[in-house]
Amino acid sequence: MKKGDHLFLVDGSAYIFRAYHALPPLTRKSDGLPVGAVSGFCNMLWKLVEESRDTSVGTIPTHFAVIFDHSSTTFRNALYDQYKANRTAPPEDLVPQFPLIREAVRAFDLPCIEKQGFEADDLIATYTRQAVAAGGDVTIVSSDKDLMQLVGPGVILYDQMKDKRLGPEEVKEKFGVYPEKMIDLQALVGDTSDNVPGVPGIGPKTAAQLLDEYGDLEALLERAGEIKQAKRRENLIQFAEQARLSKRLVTLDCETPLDVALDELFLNEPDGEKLIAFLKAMEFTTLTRRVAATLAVSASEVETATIAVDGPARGPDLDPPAADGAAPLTAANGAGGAARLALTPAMLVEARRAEAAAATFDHAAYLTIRDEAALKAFLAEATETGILAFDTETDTLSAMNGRLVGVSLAVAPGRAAYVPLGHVSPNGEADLLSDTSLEDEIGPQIPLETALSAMKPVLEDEAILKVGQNTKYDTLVMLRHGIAVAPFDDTMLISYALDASASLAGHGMDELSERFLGHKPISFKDLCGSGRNARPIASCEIERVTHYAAEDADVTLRLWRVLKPRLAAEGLASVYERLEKPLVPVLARMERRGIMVDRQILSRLSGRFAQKQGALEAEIADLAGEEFNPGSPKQLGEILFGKLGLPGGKKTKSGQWSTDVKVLEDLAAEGHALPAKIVEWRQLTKLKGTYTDTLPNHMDERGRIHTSYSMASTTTGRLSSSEPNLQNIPVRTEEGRAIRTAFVAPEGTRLVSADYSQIELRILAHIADIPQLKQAFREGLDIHAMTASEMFGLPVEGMDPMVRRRAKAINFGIIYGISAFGLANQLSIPREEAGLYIKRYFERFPGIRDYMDETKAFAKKHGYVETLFGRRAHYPDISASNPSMRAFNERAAINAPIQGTAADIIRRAMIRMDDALAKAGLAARMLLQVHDELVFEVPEDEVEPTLLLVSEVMAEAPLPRVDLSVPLVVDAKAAGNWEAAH
DNA sequence: CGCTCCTAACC
DNA sequence: AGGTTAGGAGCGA
Repeated sequence: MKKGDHLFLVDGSAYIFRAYHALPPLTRKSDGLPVGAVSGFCNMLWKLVEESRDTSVGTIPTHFAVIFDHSSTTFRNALYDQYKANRTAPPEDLVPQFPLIREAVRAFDLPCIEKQGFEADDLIATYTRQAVAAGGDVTIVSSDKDLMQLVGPGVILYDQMKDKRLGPEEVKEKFGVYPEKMIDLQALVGDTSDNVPGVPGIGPKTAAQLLDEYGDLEALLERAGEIKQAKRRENLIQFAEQARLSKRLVTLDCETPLDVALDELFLNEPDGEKLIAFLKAMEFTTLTRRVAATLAVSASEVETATIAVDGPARGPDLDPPAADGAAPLTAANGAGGAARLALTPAMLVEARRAEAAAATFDHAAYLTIRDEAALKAFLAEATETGILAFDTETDTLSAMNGRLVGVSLAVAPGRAAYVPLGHVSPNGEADLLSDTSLEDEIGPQIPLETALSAMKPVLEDEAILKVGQNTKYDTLVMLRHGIAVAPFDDTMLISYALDASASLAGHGMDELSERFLGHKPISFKDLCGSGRNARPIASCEIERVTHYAAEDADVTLRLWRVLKPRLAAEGLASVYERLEKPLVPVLARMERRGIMVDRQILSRLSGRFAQKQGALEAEIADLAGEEFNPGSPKQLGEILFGKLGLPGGKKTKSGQWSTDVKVLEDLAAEGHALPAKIVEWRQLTKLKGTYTDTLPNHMDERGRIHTSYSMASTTTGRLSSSEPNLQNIPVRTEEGRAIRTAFVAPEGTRLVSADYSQIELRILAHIADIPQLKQAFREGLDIHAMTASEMFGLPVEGMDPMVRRRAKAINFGIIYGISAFGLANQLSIPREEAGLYIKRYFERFPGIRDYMDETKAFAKKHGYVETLFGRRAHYPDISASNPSMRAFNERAAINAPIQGTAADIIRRAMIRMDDALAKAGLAARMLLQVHDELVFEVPEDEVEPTLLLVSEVMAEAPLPRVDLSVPLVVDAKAAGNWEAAH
């Protein structure tokens, strides 16, 4: 080893576990030997070898070794008997793969290094030190933080999976300290997976900050008494020895005696024949092909190696299939007969409930459809039954980007099928296979276009009802493939219309199935894993996907049979038919369009925010007299109320100091400088972190952002928006509003924003029938000023803004089901004073109190409340014996009809909008909904008529079902960006 | 990595 | 104080 040489050290043990978890667990050789981890390991190693042969990258290794852990007991156990004591044994099917993996390394002609009593990390440390001493460079292939302490001049860590190289700066960025201090940081933080204790209550952030301040661990422990935060100081004193022990545990030994000298790690040109012989023996066909191509060896001429394995290899688990003789349920058995006897909606509901209770599921009966003829035959059954449950499987969870992997169909209970369309090799290398070999591997699939043309006439057939669960998702996917699914029913929305409050547990299919069918379907997690072990559905075994996906269609169809009749029986058919179902295609179109965002504006704002943030951090540290993380409420609370001893400390539920805006602003109002700076810092951090930094990640190639609306996640009928949430884009502060300027109209168009003015107060005035409020709205007065005038007997002319502000807070409080506690908190006044305001309000507007009492009584009697359009919100806990729980439910029940009626009104407007625009010959496109606001993209030359039409549709949305006794006023404006249009 | 807590953005 | 979604800190497996 000499200057200019480059040593690659592969952390083999970590590699094994990554390979094992990255791949499907069931990969086996034809003789039943589990080889998933071997396969993953070889793929990763080959990729690394290939990369390191690529001269364009510039780090060509001259030396190379793969290092493994050898035994579980090391010198560290002598220091601390609990070291790695909580490690669990490796998975059963991984154990026989260890010797094979060592064999693989030898097949690659690479040194395979391990040593009794030492961890791989220590060997890596020793080779690294020697290589650096000899003037060479080192790349450690690992992402283990335990190895970061080795990073330094000439030494980097390479995370192959993420293709990231970590030098000192990257370590600093990741952990807040340079590599030299990593050991001290680890000693403080500890490591639960290795059972290194560290110091309680100290996480990476705090540790980095302490080390920054005190220099190193020893200095910190010696001066621990100076630390201001009591708990932290005590912990550092009490656990000082534990920290020192932890340090010894995490410090790598770079003096390990080596059996193989550094110079012996010299890298040879791989022996193609040896490697291919091994790969063929393991039946890694794809990798064999790739290696053969790269090394210019003819794979067919190489003989398969005989692999001697020094360990027991488990045979395949071939349990005989269960033969319980359960017949698949069909529409004919039981259900049909019962339905024919149902003379009333209630009887039908009961019959279907009984049918569901008796349902059994037979996964083996589900079909996998792999050719066009079978697909057409199955679809023909739908023509007979008139109903088709369908569900799409895609490779990401977003309907906008997901690629179609398969479609499942059901035509009657138990009669379901899965149509694979975009499956790939379970080994994840399908892109390198030709179509024919993919077919050899996973079986035939109908070409996507063929399947789509076969399904299109059925999915669009007016005589066949398509049933889905969250159909917005599936219709959006199909819309992207040129199919407009109609007519349809949606079991999620039926469930939501029946009882929206279940949205807490969710209207997801799995929950509905358990609730209404008493059946727990195969979960997506069961099929594809989760977290680190998650893999795309497209590379799951097709037979298993059939069980999962066909079951989904089957469950959906059965749920529909149970739930649909309940709509009529419970008087909720019109809510579902008029407020839920028609909104589905409207939202699908809005999501698909997306809104244009100017990346440059966001990036400029990010820069500006970062600058201000930096300056504020300096001031904050200065005012606090120490460095701390202003983003940690825990640390902040200790500084404000502990160290500085400021008054007005409130505690949160869990006993921590509360530091929310309210608290900080109250402190700032008393002239304290630090809280004011924190408020400012928090605001900037929020704007930057949640908006200007993040929104660009959601932009598509055309510069548009597509949110996803949820129709079933609120208890009141409102929509919600996520990924990203475009219903909480800042508007309150000037800096926040700047973010809205990034939402723009493309060339030749304008954005129109139209919002309802005071819609909830208007609804309250109508429902509670308050003469003064209704009169004020009819006359177009300032409603809050009028309220203040009414309450305090003051003229509206020349009113003190503070008085109006109070009245406004009360008006909002009323909508929220007011409490003296809440109003006092909102206005920062004593609770007694707030109570007096409320009393006065009720004296002047007695109808409000009546409305509240009647609503509570109704909710207690029925368990739910209703909007003006018949939507129900359920409050089963409204009679709870716990007073605060009861009061909470009462307030929610008072609010729900108001908020829910507003939600219904804008839904009606949205449902009518596209038709109204089309009829008027206007090209405007609805893009966003923000509860009481709609945003459109409008051709420049159609702005005027569009403003008029949009306002009219919105204002008349309650008609003809409800004729409000107050006018609905809509403010609409056009501009080049959302900020200016709002 | 997943969960809870706290905070903050919106209507 | 009614209805949401999202991000960071801290903790524990």
